[in-house]
Amino acid sequence: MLRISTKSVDMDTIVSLCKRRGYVFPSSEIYGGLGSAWDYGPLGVELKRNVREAWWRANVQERDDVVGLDSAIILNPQAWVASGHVKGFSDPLVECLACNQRFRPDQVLAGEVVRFGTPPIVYFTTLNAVDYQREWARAQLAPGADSGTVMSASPPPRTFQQFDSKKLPCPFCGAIGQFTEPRQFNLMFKTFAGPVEDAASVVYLRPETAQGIFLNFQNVLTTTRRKLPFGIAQIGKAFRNEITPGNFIFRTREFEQMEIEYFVKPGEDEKPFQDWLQQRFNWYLNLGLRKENLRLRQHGKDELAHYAKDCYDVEYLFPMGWSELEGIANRGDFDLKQHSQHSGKDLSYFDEGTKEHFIPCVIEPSAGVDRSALAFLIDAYDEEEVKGEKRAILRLHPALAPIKVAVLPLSRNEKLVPLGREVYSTLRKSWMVQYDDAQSIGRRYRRQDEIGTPFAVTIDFQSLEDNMVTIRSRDSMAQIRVPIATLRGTLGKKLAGEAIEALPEGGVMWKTEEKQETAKA
RNA sequence: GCGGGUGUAACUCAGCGGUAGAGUGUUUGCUUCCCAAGCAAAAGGUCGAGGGUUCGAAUCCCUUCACCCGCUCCA
Repeated sequence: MLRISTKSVDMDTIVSLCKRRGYVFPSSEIYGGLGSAWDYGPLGVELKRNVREAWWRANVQERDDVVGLDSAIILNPQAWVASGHVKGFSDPLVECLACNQRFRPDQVLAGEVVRFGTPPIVYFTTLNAVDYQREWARAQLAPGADSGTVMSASPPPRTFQQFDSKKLPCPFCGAIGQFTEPRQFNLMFKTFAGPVEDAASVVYLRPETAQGIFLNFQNVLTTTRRKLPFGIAQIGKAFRNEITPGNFIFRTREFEQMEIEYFVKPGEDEKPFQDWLQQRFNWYLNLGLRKENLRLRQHGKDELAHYAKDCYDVEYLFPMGWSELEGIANRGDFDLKQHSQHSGKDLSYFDEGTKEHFIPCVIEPSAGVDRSALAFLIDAYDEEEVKGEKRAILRLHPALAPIKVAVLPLSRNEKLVPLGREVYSTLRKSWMVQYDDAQSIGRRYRRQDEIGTPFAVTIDFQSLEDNMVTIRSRDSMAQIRVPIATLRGTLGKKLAGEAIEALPEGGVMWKTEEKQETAKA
């Protein structure tokens, strides 16, 4: 794809364009808005639909080892107890009153923090559970040995100390005794199922779509007769009471996820994990994100959840810096094990070959629809100089562009309109197409450039005589002239990536400059 | 939640005690009109909201809401 300039764009430019052209509106705007909520307009809804479809196509339709699912947003609350979200998806935070910085107590203390009750009393220990286990195991080995097998039961319980806000120094400004008491932030939206608002009817809006997949593991297994390895894919809304939402649609409290849980036999996780990393990274590249704006970053040990074996983020260079589009985690057998324990149901897999039962391990590529859409918009945005005027273009991949083709009669002349309408109604059967006959042709090209429409079909007076129309490329502004009979097929090829210069039977190059000079002479 | 900043037309902004403005965009008409064209016209604002001071408030004061930047978290 042709790239004339590669200058970066700031978020305000994108927000403004989105509002002005109907991609994204501030939610509840006539009531003064609602923090961090955004509505997708006529173009935005198409873009998101295209992102979802591209994802579904690559991860479900074109694979024979992944099937889809659409689980409920509201699950049995026990699901969130088992997943750890009820306890763990909340963070006690302390704030330094001297410098107004906020910390998690474990960052102040460099250890693991456990909290109880509301308000929470925070306890900490200098070692987290995994390190503790490891340290303990090492202590059991013969003196001087680096490795070996420890034949013993579990280590003794760790000792915890209570967090004391009055004695600890602030890691940022060093002030002592300036911390607030730990405050609980529960990131799950809580509501009530049924008309009575009591404790027994509390339910949560899902903070991720993944758990709905784990809950249906056995259902999918038995109904589809799948064998490991296989995956379940799901797209849907999720809700998190983020402490700090922001950066436009990057972090919102209501957002949409595209998640896969890929189940593998324990010990056979490494290759599929590496495969998923590559495939997910390439998915973004194939849809047009520039390579220099995309990277794969491995999580440090301190970033990993205690059960996770490995995790990479696909990151994009947003205006506010490198930020996560997707997390791909090698999660071990934690999830199914948790649900098996809490539900009392057997979630193991029976391997016909080896005649053994085991809990499958899970690889989880988890992407954000809204974030992807934002990255595609930002990466596609371009400005160039055309005859001293600024041309703003969204160089969106044709698969993502909300409108594929614009039909533009040269003017609103009564002779041109019927043919324009006819072409429009024919093409609409294949794609999202826009018809526009208002104002000058140049202005309409620019309008389509700005919303990312890859091709414009122009009907002129000559079309009435020779039954040919021009196709104009958004990226190069080059034009060809083709018989109307071949229009649909030709556009199909162009949208699939064929060069604009490739001509169908009876087609010709259309030379704007010569024509203009002729007209002037 | 805390600190700092900003709210005026669809967008970008000016005005900062005395009749609400500009550019862009949008709409309509005319022109056989191919790259933000020309000419003519029009629509569009309870100046974020509420209260106060004042003869008079977009402008000064208070409150509130939203947004932006930072801190934490994450798709």
